[in-house]
Order: sequence, then C-alpha cells, then structure tokens
Amino acid sequence: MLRISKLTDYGTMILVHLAVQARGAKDGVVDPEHLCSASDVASGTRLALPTVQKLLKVLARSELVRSVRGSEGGYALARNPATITAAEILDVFEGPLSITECSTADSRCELEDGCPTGGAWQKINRGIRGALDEITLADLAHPPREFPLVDLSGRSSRLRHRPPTPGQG
Amino acid sequence: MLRISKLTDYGTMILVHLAVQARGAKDGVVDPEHLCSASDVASGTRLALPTVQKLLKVLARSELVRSVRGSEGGYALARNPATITAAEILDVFEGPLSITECSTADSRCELEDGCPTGGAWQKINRGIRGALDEITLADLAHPPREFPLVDLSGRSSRLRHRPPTPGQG
DNA sequence: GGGATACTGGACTAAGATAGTCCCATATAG
DNA sequence: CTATATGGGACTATCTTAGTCCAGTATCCC
Repeated sequence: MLRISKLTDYGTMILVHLAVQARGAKDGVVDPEHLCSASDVASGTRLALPTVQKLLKVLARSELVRSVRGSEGGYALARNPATITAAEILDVFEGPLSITECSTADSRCELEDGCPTGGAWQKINRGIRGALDEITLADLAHPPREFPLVDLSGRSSRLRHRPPTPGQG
Repeated sequence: MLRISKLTDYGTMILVHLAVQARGAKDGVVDPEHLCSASDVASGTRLALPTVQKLLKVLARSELVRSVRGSEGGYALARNPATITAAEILDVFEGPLSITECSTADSRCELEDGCPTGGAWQKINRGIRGALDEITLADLAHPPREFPLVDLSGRSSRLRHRPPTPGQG
C-alpha cells in the first residue's frame, strides 16, 4: 500500500541496534555513551558494511545520531530513544515528502481545476503523520513480546531483511 | 515521507470525476447510472487519454468501477462513493502492500534475531490504515472546506459509512 | 611524530520500478 | 456492417533505488 524504501528499513534497524547497545544489552551495563563502529553495527544487524556506512553517515548528519571520529570513534544515539519518533526517522531517510507531491508546500499544481482532492490528501497525510508520531524508537527497540503482535498467519511475519549479498561488482 | 505513485493519484482523480458526474454536477440531474467514456474522463480531468484508459481498465477490474462495452458504453462507479474508502483506492492501485515487505503475511524473515521491530511496524501500519479507512470517496469529491476529522487514537475501524456532507450545495 | 583506526563526502553503476504509449481483439448500438 | 468503446497486454524511455568504492580528514596510541 504505502511503502518505505529498503534503506529506510535498514536505517531503522541500525537505530534499533544503537538503542539496544546503549541500553547495554550486551554486557548488562547501561551506557548511553557507548560508541558503535560501523563494523559493529554491520555485524550486529547482518547488513552489508558499505550500506551501513552510508546510512550511518546520513544519520550522523541528522539530529538523531552523533559521531566521534578517529580511532576508538563510532556512533551513538544523540537523544533518548523515547524521544525519537518514527516520523522523525522517516523524515531523515525519505525527506519531508508527503504522500502526494501536491501536499508539500512548495509544489504547484497544474491541475487545480480538475483536482478537487488536494485538501483531502493533506488530511490523510496529517492522519498518517499523527500515527507515526505516536511510535518512538524506544517502542521499536523493545522486545516484541510487549507489543500486541498480530499473527497474520502461521508463518514468520516479522520484517524481512535480506542481507545484501556482497557481490563482486 | 510516504509516497503514493502518480498513477494512484491520477486514479483518485478519475474516481472523483466519476463520483461528481454521477452526482449530476453537469446538468443538475442525479444519475448514478451515468456512464463516462475514457475520453470524457480524460478531458474532464485533463489527464492524457492513454493514461486514463489504462487506469480505467485497472479500476474496472476492481470492485470500485463497472464498465459497459460497445458503442455508448463507458464507466461508472459500482458503489456509492460514501462506501468507498481511501484505503480501498490505494489497494487497487498499489496492491495490499504494507510499508515494509515483511508486514505482509507471506514474506519470510531471514534475520529474526536482528530484527525486533516487526510488531511496531505493524502497529504503525494499522494506524495508517485506520486513517485511510476514515476517508471516503464522497469526502474526496466534496469541496474540501468541511471535512471529517481523522481520529487515529485507536485502531483502524472498519469501513465506516459517512452521511454525505450536508454542507454541499 | 607516525601509523592505525574510523568517520566524511561524494561519485559511480547496475538493477528495478514507474509513467506513458501503442496495438489488436472483443463487444455493442444503430 | 460500421462506428464506437472497452479489454488485455506488450513495449520502452526515464527515473529512482540499492549498493559499492575511493580519496580525504580527524583522533588515539605508541
């Protein structure tokens, strides 16, 4: 129906990984300052390293992730996961685009006469955004058991992330 | 942020056009049986004729539009616009896809351990769908002044019939 | 200071999706 | 039979996406 790109999906996985690491999932010690290198994240998420590097660069430029350069450097969340919303995450990766081009502020509609739907799409857009504002990264990073999981079928219905084959090319 | 394709947008315009025509906007006579040819729709919406033909074919195969072949044939809405939701419209053009591939039933996740976000994405998805279920084609076809509020505090309520907005006219 | 580590910025390409057009078959009215 | 319209696809340029790679810069540690 409505889609986000794979990269956005991967980026969310990365953020979840950072949140879990800050929580100290590995050794039980909570450390919000814990830095993860791109390699750490790649192995932790099983995503391809170049892809992870690319996405972390994007994240570091946003308000969501901070970076430390140099040896012993790495990435960490810039804010508490509970204050990072799904809407913000999507904005980082997909830009502030709306579901239709006309819903953005700076686009001109060449079909105004034949297009009496603009207002409605904007309404829909706001509704969607409202839904996305209600979910935080902390929610995403929590174990899924606490969530009302909808079992769609007998099969595994979790997110499918195909690890990009590190092809030669 | 989240995008629908241009074709979906065009398709919605076409549906709005059919709804307005059925309402008798042209000559003031309400006629739900009024057939519009693809050419009519193209000139009415100012979209290119081949594109309109393509989209009408898709619509005719759905439950939303019926068609009559042959001379004097054409297209008309198959149901009352108040019973056609935005979610249904998107389903016709974009398929029943969710915002992530894995939110659909028949996809398998190869990285279950690294992907603890499935439940949350589904929650987001449900919220979005709830917003889309609240808007009907009748709403889209009405002047956008007065509009029903989208409440997505809760979950998606099933198809909800809205009385035609009395403000029109 | 020098080397190793790790982020920064951007270019590049292969693959896929999208938008748009066109052709021919089929159905119906007159 | 002919004109009018829909039905079902095939087809192709174009854009977007996903993924990789390279050269540069900052920092730590010895």
